[in-house]
Amino acid sequence: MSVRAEQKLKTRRALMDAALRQLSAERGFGSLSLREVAREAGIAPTSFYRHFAELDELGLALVDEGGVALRQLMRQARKRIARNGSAINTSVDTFMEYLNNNANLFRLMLRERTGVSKTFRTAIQAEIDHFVTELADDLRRFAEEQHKPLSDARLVAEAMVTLVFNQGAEVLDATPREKSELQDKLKAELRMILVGAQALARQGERGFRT
Amino acid sequence: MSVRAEQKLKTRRALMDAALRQLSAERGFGSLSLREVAREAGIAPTSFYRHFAELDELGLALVDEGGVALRQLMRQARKRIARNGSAINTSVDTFMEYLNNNANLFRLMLRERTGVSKTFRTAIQAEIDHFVTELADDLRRFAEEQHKPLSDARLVAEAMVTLVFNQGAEVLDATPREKSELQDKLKAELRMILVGAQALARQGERGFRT
DNA sequence: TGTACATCAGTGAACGCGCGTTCACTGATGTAC
DNA sequence: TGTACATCAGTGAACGCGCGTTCACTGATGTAC
Repeated sequence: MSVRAEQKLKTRRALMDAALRQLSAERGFGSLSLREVAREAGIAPTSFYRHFAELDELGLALVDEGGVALRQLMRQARKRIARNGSAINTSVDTFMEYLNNNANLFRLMLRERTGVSKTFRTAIQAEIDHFVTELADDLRRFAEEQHKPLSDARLVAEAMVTLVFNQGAEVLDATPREKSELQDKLKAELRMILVGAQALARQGERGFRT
Repeated sequence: MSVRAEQKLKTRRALMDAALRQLSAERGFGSLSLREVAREAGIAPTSFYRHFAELDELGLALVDEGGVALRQLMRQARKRIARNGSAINTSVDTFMEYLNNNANLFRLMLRERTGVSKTFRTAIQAEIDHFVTELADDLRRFAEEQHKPLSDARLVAEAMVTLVFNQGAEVLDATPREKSELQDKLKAELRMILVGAQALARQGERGFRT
């Protein structure tokens, strides 16, 4: 790659990192300004336009990175579950690890998921849907392996992801002590859903409810 | 009350209604401006300060109203459950009814719950905590009445409220068709949690898990 | 009831500020020959 | 390899805009006597 192209990529990265650095509990993406991000990245405001047509475009590039992180997280969790078993514990632990290592990236995803910009909501929803689909597949596979059938794996996956993401948002700004409490709470909640879905599947079999 | 005081209350109401009117899927509270709200309410920007020290103060007044709506909702749901039974169905239906009748008020609560302002998050969290506590009480009472013990009613209540509020956020901008799908999905998810918590309580009794 | 004064919700002009965006530019890097 | 030209990432000045907030004011309503 040419020197010029390399330098351009570097500046682009600097812009994205500058934006991430400014995201925190108190600052959402919506409150960032183009001038501020450029300043933080060490370039003139006008240079921003050499890289993105507007601030939202930078935001969507970050959402893409968030999607990549989610997929990595899932691969990592699967690998560990294959080794350790204990699907719920391992998954939650892995999730928390990712959360802490990519705090501001997840903050963006978790917050803008219900945020103000349609573009963002749609982009993030797409990443999450993909995640839910994969989780549902895994749940079906586990159910089969363990001979514990599950009623409506997709629904179970959606409920689980909703809980995980909501607790995730809380974990981001919690003290270590609170973090481990939230982690235990989350595991207990996921277990309830799983056990409930198994119980409903058994009832369904016996014809109590359809 | 004096004429002057009455007029003042009216203007205050006009300001709050003006703010509510501007909230929508595309506009969060954070993107409102004092001047805009005053304009919409039909007063000069400077007059705003006769009623609130800053825009956030108006927002918190709206959150208070949201809290009142939540408590009304809960009373209404209890009354209907006493008449109809079917706690989950009735509760979800009642929630949806409130959601549709107070769309922008709930939008504020649902969005700012995870939003950018600490003050808002705290205020809304307090309302939701109160809601969770009441729900947990109800769950314990039902469990007793029906002789179906429940493991950790508070946790169950939290998980339920998380799911209800998240789906609620989606319902706000859904078509009628999507609304009724979301409603069914939500009921199924709540049932999973309830059944799961009952199953876990039985396992606990028998000493399989503690 | 009438009068003189106090209160205070609402006003319009004015301020300084940071914003997004445009524009013509510069000078290092890249390319064609 | 050397030369002449093209590309293009980054720049600084300038713009108009809506914002929040201040200030001294007005005039209707309230109050004391």
